[in-house]
Amino acid sequence: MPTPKLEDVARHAGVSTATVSRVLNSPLRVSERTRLKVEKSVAELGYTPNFIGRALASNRTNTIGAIIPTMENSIFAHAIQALEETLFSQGVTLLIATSQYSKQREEDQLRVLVSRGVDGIVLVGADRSQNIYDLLRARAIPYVVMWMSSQDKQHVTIGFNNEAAAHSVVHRVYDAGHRRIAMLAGITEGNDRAAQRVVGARRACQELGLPPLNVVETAYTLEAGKKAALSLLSGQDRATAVICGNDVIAAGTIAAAAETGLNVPRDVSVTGFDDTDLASILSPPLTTMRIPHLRMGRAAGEVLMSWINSGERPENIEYETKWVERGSLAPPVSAETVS
Amino acid sequence: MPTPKLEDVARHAGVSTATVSRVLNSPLRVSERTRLKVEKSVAELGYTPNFIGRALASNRTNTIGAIIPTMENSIFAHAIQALEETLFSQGVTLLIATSQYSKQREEDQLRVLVSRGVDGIVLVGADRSQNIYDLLRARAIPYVVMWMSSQDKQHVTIGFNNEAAAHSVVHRVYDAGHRRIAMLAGITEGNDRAAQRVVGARRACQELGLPPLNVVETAYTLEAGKKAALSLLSGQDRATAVICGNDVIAAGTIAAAAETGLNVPRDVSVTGFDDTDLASILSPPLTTMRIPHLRMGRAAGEVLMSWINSGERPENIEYETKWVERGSLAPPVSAETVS
DNA sequence: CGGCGTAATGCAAGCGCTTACATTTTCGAT
DNA sequence: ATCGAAAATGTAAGCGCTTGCATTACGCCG
Repeated sequence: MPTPKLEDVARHAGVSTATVSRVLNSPLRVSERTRLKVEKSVAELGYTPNFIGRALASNRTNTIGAIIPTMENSIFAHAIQALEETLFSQGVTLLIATSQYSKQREEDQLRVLVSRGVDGIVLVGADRSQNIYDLLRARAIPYVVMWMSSQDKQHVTIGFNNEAAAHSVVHRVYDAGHRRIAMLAGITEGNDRAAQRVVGARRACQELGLPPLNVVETAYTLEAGKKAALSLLSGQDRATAVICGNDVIAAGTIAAAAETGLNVPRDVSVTGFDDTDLASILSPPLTTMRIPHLRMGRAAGEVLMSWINSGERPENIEYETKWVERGSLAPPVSAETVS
Repeated sequence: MPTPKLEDVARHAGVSTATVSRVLNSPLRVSERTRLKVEKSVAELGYTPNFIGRALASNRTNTIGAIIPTMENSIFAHAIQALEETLFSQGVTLLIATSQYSKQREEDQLRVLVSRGVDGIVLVGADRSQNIYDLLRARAIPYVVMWMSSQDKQHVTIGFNNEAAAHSVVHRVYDAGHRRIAMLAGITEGNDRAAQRVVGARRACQELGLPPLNVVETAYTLEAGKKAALSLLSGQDRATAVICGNDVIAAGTIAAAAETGLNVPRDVSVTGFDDTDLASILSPPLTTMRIPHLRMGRAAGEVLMSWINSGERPENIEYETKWVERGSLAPPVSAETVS
C-alpha cells in the first residue's frame, strides 16, 4: 500500500482536495463538521503531507538555512542548537551547512541552500563575496548575520562588538599589571570577527602607550594554537600575557605553556574569548570574554521568522559581552615584586 | 527579472525542456553540439535547477537525514562533520536533527525527515520504538545505525562493540591494581550504547571476582557528571577508580575530585570513553577508550549512498576501539604500598 | 417565503521539473 | 542513392500539493 496522498484523504472523506488542504493549512476557513470528518480520514489513513509537493505549490519550504564555520567549535554548536530549538518550536526545519572557514566553500553551500528554496538564511560574520549578497537580494531571501556589531547597517545583524570586546580584554590585562602583551589571533583573512578583535586589541595598546601589539595568527584549532603558542613562548623576551582569539587557542596556549615548563598564570597569563565549556575545565580555569552565543542563536531564529512572516525588515540587535575571571590571568611576577 | 526556469533555458537555446533536463542529468544522452548550446544558455541566464521541482518529479531529493542525540558533545559533532564531508563530495545534502536523548523527540524529528523525502537516514543506536522502523520499512527508506556492534543483524550497523569496550576498560583498571571500582554511566533508559557499556563493565567485574559494580547513572553533561561524581566521591568507602561512561562525565568527575580535594590519579583514578578533544586537555590528561567516530561518520555516508545507488543492502561494519593511556589512571595508593 | 450577503466548498490551473513514449535525425552499410 | 537501426530530440503527462475564482449552501431579514 503506497503512501496516501491528499487525494486519497479527499476521496475517503468525501470532499475535494482543496478542502483537505484547507483543513491542514487554515482550519478556520472550514466548517467544524467537515473539519472533523477530514481529520478522521487523515488519522485513519495515516496521512502525512508531502513536503515537496507542498513546497512546490506554496513556494514556501518552512526551512531556514544556516552556514557556520565549523561544528567542531562548541561555541557554534551551541548557538546552532539554540537556533534549532527556536525554529523547531515554530515548525521550521534548520538546514545546517559548514564552511570550514573557507569563502569558496561557503559560497557553494549557500547556493545549495538557495536552490533548496530556504525561506531565510543565517550567517556568521559579514565578510564574503558581494555576489553572495547579490544572489540573496535577487531572490529576495531574508538573511541575518550573527556575531557582528549592530553598527553594520548594511545587514540585519545579531551580535556583539568584537572590537570593543577585545579592546576591553587588553584593558583588563593591562590593569592586572601586564605591559608585555602578545596576541594569538585567529586567521583574519576572510574572518571579520577575528580581524576586528585584532583591531580592538591594537587600539587599546595604543591608547595605553604600549608598544605595537605583537600579533600572531593561527588556525582556530587546538593543535595549531598550541604550535603557535610554543614559538611565541620560547622567545627570549616573551610576553607576560597572551591574549587569545578564542578559547580553543587559549587551551592550546595553556598546553604549550605546560610543555614549556611555564606555569600559568605565574609565569605567563592567558586569556580566552568565547567562554565555551572548555574554559572552566582547563587548568588553570580560563579567564575569558563570554559572548552571547545562545542569545544570538535564539534571536536569529526569532528575528528571521518574524521578518519572513511580517515582511518587515527587523532592527539590528547587539548584546553585551561579559568578562569572566577564573584564574589564568594574574599579575606578572615583576609586578608582584614591585608591589 | 524572475529566477530563470528550465523552460527559459530551453527557449533561449532553441530546444525542448526535455533536452535541457537531459543535458543537466545525463549529458551522455545528448549530442555534443546541443549540449554545448544548452550549457551556454544555462551560463548566460545564470540558471540554477530548482531543487523542489526536481525532487517532486524525480522522487529523489539527494538528501540524507541524520539524527544525533546532541551537537553539544563533540564526539557527535565530529562524526557528523565527517559524514557531511563524505556526502558533500557526492553532491548530497545532509539534514541534521537532534533528539536531545529523547525518544519522543527523535520520533518527531524522524517524521519530519521522512516527510521531507530524504533518500536515506543515519541514526545513532538502535533503541527506539518499533513503529519508527515500521515507518522506514513502509516507505522503503534505507537507514544505517551508527555506534552499534555488527552483531545486531536486524539493522545495517556501522560501529563498534560498546560492551566489549567497557569490559576491556574494567580489565585495564583492574590490571592497574584497582579493586574498588565504581562506574559513572550515562542514563541507560533509551540509550543502548550506555546500557551496553554498563553490561560489559558488570560482566568484567564478575569475571574478575570483584563485588557487583556500583553504577551511578547521570546525564551526559559536565554539570550533571560533576554533581554525580561529588556524591560518589564523598562516601566513606569510596572507589579508588571511577569508570566514566564518556569523556564529558569524566571531565565532570575530575572537576569534582579537584573540588573535593582529591588528587587524580593519586587519590582516585578516572577513565573516560570516546577520546574527544577534551581528553588531552584535562589535567591530568584523560586515560580513555577511543572510539572510531570519524570512520563511522565517513562509512555511514559511503555505505548509505552505495545502498541507495545500487539497491543492495550492505554488510555491517565493526571497528576496533583503542585504549589511550594518558595519566588519569594510576595504581591505587594501597597497591603502590604493597608493591 | 423570497432574496441577499456571507461562509463553505469545489474546480482546475499551475508550481518546476523528469521521463516514458513518439517522432525525427543521423549515419553506416549496401 | 536507399534503407534501417540507433541516436537524438520532442511531446506531454504527471509528481503532490496550493489557491484564485466560481459555485453552492446557509442563515437571516423584511
